[in-house]
Parts: sequence; structure tokens; C-alpha cells
Amino acid sequence: MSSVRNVLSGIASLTQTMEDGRRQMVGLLLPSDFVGRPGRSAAAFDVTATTDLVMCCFRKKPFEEMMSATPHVAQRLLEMTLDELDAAREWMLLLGRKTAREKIASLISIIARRDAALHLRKRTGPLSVDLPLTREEMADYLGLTLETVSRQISALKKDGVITLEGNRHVLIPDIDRLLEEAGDDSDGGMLV
Amino acid sequence: MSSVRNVLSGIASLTQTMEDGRRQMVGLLLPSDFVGRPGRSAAAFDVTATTDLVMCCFRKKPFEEMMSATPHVAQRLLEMTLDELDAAREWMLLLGRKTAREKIASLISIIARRDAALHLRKRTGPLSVDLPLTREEMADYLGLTLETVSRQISALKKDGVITLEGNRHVLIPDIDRLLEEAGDDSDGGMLV
DNA sequence: GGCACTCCTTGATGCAAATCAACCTGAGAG
DNA sequence: CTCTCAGGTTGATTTGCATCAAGGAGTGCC
Repeated sequence: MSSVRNVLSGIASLTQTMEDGRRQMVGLLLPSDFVGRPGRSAAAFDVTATTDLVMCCFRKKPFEEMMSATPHVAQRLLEMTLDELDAAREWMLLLGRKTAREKIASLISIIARRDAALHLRKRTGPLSVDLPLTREEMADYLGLTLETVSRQISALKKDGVITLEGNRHVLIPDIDRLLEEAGDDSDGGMLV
Repeated sequence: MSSVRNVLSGIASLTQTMEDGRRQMVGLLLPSDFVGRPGRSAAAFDVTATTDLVMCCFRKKPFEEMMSATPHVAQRLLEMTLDELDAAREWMLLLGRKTAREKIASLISIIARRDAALHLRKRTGPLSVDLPLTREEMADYLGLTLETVSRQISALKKDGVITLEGNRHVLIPDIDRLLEEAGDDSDGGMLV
């Protein structure tokens, strides 16, 4: 049993489930993300692959030895965990206080931002992003139902905030407009 | 400017605020909890004392030197941060999927558990806990309005799940009943 | 072709929690 | 003693989202 894994390619989701089946996604694992905890074997959450996935699993013992031996590793891991904690806390604001429309706009802008960070290319035309999640997965992430997700996406489309190309592809003519709809303050954090 | 602080006594809350004033509490700082991040100066959240508070502030430089010098410190800090992350994720389930009644029951049971962990004494009679928060602060924590908090507390009282002694003091005749109302699976995590 | 399936959209209806509003209680302050 | 003000309760009404329900579009299989 390895206690720590590292996503190499693909997307996985971290979800919590209640006895009666209500589900909440609590994290999205993208390439380069770590899962698991050094020093604990039982996982508190379900980890589900949402696409084909390649992960790199570390053996418990050697990994812990490395942690002790090289302080930089522990420090780097700490920093990554603190980033995740910040992201989780931003998400708590979304779950607790945002409207359905704001939630959708937030999700799209987060995906857009992550995409931009990944590709690092300045595009002049409208931003273009792929949604790596089904409507149901988005609903689980946002604390909504899939019907509400679908309706709010349609509404944002009708209002010209986004354009759809097929079900999974979104064009963003005006990113500031989208951020405004997301209710984030201008400079806005919200990295995942 | 110190980057890291440690609560010695009292209670502080970590909150996020939107431009229009909507607020979400994203963490409760109790004695022994750490705030802040090594390596970053700007805080992403408001930290507000909800009671008189004594904190221990570390100077940035010496703290970071200590981090590098003693791997145990970094590891311990990592572990604490991972615990906080777990707690944040449990909280996301609450915010995204639980009903108002379940949220209140969850909050009370969390406070009860923490209390029990602190005092370590087996009591035979009904559990007795003090709520360290006003109704409004509970509302900010749970993603509700203060009126709903008040109503649900009254409802739980009427249904015999809890008993009130004054506004801030709660008796729990049957902790399992309360946990059931909280919607947590029996053995249940939910530490804060 | 027809069938089964997943994913998605849209409409009608219901309900839980927000909102708006009034009032209660206790603690200082003058 | 009265005034004020923060914290709390409770009631009436509204509303945003969930729920229930039907149907469309794409894909793979026989």
C-alpha cells in the first residue's frame, strides 16, 4: 500500500459521499497534483478517475525516509498543501454563499485560468476552453443539481456571457464580464 | 511583519468576504492552531478575533531558518496542514449538500467533540457544551442566515435532540441521536 | 434499420431557506 | 429609572433551486 500518489496524466476527482447518496466533489486532481498523506493509510475520500489516468505511486517506507532525509521535499509538499488549503477555502465561499449563476461562472473562469496557466500563450481572440467534466460532475463540484447546471449554462449563453460549441466547449468573448458574473473581486484568486 | 502566528488563548475566525458583503467563515482558530504561511506575506483571508485573543507571532526570517534546520518542524507543520485540509473538505460537504437542520446538528456535534477531546473526562450525564459563536457567526460558518440558524436550533430543541440553557449553552441528552441528525456516517470524521 | 445507452436540455411544480418585519431580553450608560 | 443597543426569536411572504417529468442528440451494437 502506497500512501502517496502523483497524477501524471488524466483527471481524477476527490469526492465525499453521504449514506443516502448525496455527493460533493472536494477536489480535482490534475497532472502534477499529489494525493494521499504521508503517515496515514486510510483515505478519507473517494478518488475517482474521470478520464483515463496515469498515476505514479510511491512506496510508503522509502517515501517517508526521503521526507526525513531531504528537508526541501517536505517544505515543497507543505507549500503545495497550503495552496490546496487556500483553494479549498475559496471553494467554501462559493459553496456557502454564491448563487447558481455565480457558481457556474466561477467554475468556467477557474478552468479558463488553469488552462491559460498551462498553455502560457497569449491569445487575441475569445478565450476558448474545454470543460473536462459532465454536467453531473459539475453539479457535484458546485453543490447543485445537474438540471440547474444545464439551465444556468443556457442562461449565460443567452445573455452573451459565453458561447457554446457543442456541449463541452466554451468560448469566452469577455473574460472580465465572466469574472463579474462570478462575483469575484477584480484581481481575484480562485486557483485550483 | 511575521508570516506565522500561533493561537495561545481565545478564538479567532478566518473569513472570506465578497464585495457586496456576503461572508463565509472558512476556519475557526482555536488555541494551538497556526495561521499564516511561511514564504508568503499577503493574507488571503480576514482573521477576526471573536473573543479576547493572545497570539504568538514568529518573525519571518528566524522561522524560515528553523524550518530548514529542523526537518521535524516542517513535517509536523505538514501534518497539521493536511488535517486542516481534511477538515476543510468535510466542511465542503456540509456547505454543498447538507440541509439547514443537518448543518446545525453538525456544528453542535463538532463543538461537542472538540470539547470532549480537550477535557478528556468521561461524563455520564448529558453532554454539555458552550457555543463560542453568536447566531450570526454560526450562520457565516454554515452558509445560512442567522434567522435560519435560530429557527433550526429551536426546532432541534422542540424535537428533544438538544436542550438549551440560556442562548449559548446546550445539553445533548443523546449524542448518537445528534450525529444521526447531522447526517454523518456513524463512526464519523468531522474534526475541526 | 431499430434499440439501448449516456449525456444533455427544457418545462411544470414544490419546497426549503432567504428576506422582510416585528418584537423580546438583558446589559450598560446616562 | 429610562434609553439604547446587541443578540436572539418568531411570523409572513417570496424566491431560487430541487424535484419530477418528458424528450432530444449522439454513439455503439445487433
